[in-house]
This record gives sequence, C-alpha cells and structure tokens, in this order.
Amino acid sequence: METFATRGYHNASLAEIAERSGLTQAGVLHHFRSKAGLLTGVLDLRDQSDLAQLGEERPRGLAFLAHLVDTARRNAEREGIVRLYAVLSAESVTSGHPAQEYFRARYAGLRAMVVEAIGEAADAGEVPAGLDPRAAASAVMAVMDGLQVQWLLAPEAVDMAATTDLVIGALLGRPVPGGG
Amino acid sequence: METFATRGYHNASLAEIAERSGLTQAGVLHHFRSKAGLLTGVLDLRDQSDLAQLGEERPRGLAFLAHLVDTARRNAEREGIVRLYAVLSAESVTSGHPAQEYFRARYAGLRAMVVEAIGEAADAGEVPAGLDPRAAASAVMAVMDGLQVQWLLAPEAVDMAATTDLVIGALLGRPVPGGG
DNA sequence: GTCTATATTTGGATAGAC
DNA sequence: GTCTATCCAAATATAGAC
Repeated sequence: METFATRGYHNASLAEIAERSGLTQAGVLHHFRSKAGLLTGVLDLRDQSDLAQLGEERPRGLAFLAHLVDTARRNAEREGIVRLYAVLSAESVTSGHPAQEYFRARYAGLRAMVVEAIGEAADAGEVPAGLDPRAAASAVMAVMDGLQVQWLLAPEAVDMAATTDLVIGALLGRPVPGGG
Repeated sequence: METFATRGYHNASLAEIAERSGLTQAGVLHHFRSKAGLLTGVLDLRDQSDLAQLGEERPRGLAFLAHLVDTARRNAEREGIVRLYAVLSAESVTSGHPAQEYFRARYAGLRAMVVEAIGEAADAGEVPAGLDPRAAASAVMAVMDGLQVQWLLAPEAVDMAATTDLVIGALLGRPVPGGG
C-alpha cells in the first residue's frame, strides 16, 4: 500500500515492495501472480475497512452525508490512504490500467449510495425541492476527491472536512455559518 | 501531450512520443534534455492557451465564476486536455515527480484568483455574508477536478458543466432551478 | 537537426533448488 | 514458502556520424 501510494502503480517496483516486505522480489511473486494482481489485492484488502464496506447498514439520509464529512476529517490523519486513492483513481483513467474497472465500479457504487441518501433526506423534507440527486451526489464525491489532491500538495492550504461540510451544507440549503 | 495524457508520465515512453512525432527517440532528446524536461515543456506550452493565461484581464466577480462553468462545458469537448491534467495533477503528488512544483504553483495561483473573484462578488453584495472565500475557492476547484476523473471513467454519468454550476450556485445562495 | 549505435539500468517474470 | 539465478524486454540517455 505504501509503495503504490508513494509511487503510483507504474513507478512502483516489485523490488521496493519486496524490500519493504522483508522478501525478495521472487518471494512477492510467489503470492501474487503479477504486479497487477498485487495491486488489485491491495485494493481489495483496503475495501474491507472503509466506505465501500458500509453496505446496507450505512447511516441513512443526512446522517450519511454527515458521515462523509467525518470521513474527510479522519482522512486528514491518514495521509497514506488518501495518497493511495488520489493517485490510483486518477492513474486508473489511463489506457490499460489494471485498476480501471475497480474504480469505475467504485464510483458507480458510491454514487448510487449518495443518491440514495439524498433521496432519503428529500423524503424527510430536508433537501431543496429542485435539487438533482445525481448531480449533487457527483458533486459531493468530486469535492472530496479534488480536495485530497490539493491537500496532498499543500496541507496547510486546505481543510478537507470543513470544505466538504461547506459544500454539502450549501447543496442542502443550509444557511452559511455566521452569515445571513 | 496525447501520450502523457493517455499513459501518464511514468508509463509514457520516449519511443512512443518519438514515433508519434515522426522522429527517433534520439531526435526527441535533441530538443529536450530529458523526459522530465519534455513534460515541463508540454505543461508550459499548454499554459499559454487556457485559464492560467487569464492573468489580469480575467473577468471579475461572478463573471469569473461563470467563466469556470464555461470552461467545464468546453472541457467536455476536449477529452485529451482533461485527461492530461487529471492524470498528471494526481500523479504529481508522488515522490520526486517532475511536475510537482508546477501543480503546487498552479493550484496556489488558481486558488488566489478564485478567492479574489469571490471577494469581488462579495463587495458587490452577491455572496452570502458568512461564506469563507478560501474554502469556497478550494471547493470550486475541487469539484471541477473531481468531476473530471468521474467523467473520464463514465462520461454518460456526469455532466461537468451542470454540476459545476450547481455547486457554485449553491455556494452563492442561488435558489435551486425549478425548486423552492 | 536527425540519425544509428550503444551504454547502462531497471523492470517483470520464470525455473528450479532447498 | 522462500530463495538464487537467469531471462528477456524495455527504459533513458549519450556518443558520434552525416
């Protein structure tokens, strides 16, 4: 994980991964049939410990959106994870990238969850009437992703949690804090 | 540009770039002292034809934010450019990446421009009183960047211009279209 | 300014011993 | 399950002819 996060997929070498694992390069390839297989293994492992694992027991409605802000807050303490996903998700759009299908599915699944949560909030009358749930869902996800890149390049210039909260609040028509 | 956009920096090869340029690999390196030099050359060239070139003659206040929406709209017709920046900006956060300083400066400059535009709009009374200009600026940039990755992976699932407009409008307190 | 030729390094992957 | 040894391909970069 750390090597893919720090180097990206293509610039990561099995030699470095092996060294950090206390193995030889051949030893690593005994457990994964290829470098691409290792990457998907890393991504599958990661999946077991975060958002995608929420599944059917996720918070509902506004609580889910609040959970996204919490995730952004926790992410500020987990630079490695943030870097891994920020680098690999963008790299995955290059031709023939082994994680392309993974991220396509991840975004589709995540978008569906956010759309559903917004729909739940709308049913409870907590969302402006004309809001397009799909556009809003894409927007929330995009803000979180985009903030990560900015934050990785200049951590002191960006507050991921506060900014995510600002956008979600604005989309929901929440009055600006301290403002009119 | 096309090769770096399609492959990313590390996975792009001078051989491919040379072939697409009608040169040999040595011929390419006659004009650029290294692969890294070629990348910065591409980025500098690109800069002459878009946002960063706006400089002091940019639109002011809300007109600048409207210009960002226009940029998102035009980007939907320029997949190559979108891919180039989406891939390289994220890749640039990896250690030792040759475009890291370029993107750090680009984001800082862009953020300053958006902050200024929001300040102008605020002076004109067109912005909610409590809005944090720096957070809002980061948010707008982040939305645009994040949407690009989603759009590259699933173009039919994302409307970059409409979603950018949605977020800007929400931050400015504009009523939702068709809504209450 | 472009080429051929080549140096040099590094990459992923495989075979087979232990 | 881990190793050594090796293969083969590809990479960037340089030297020097034309």
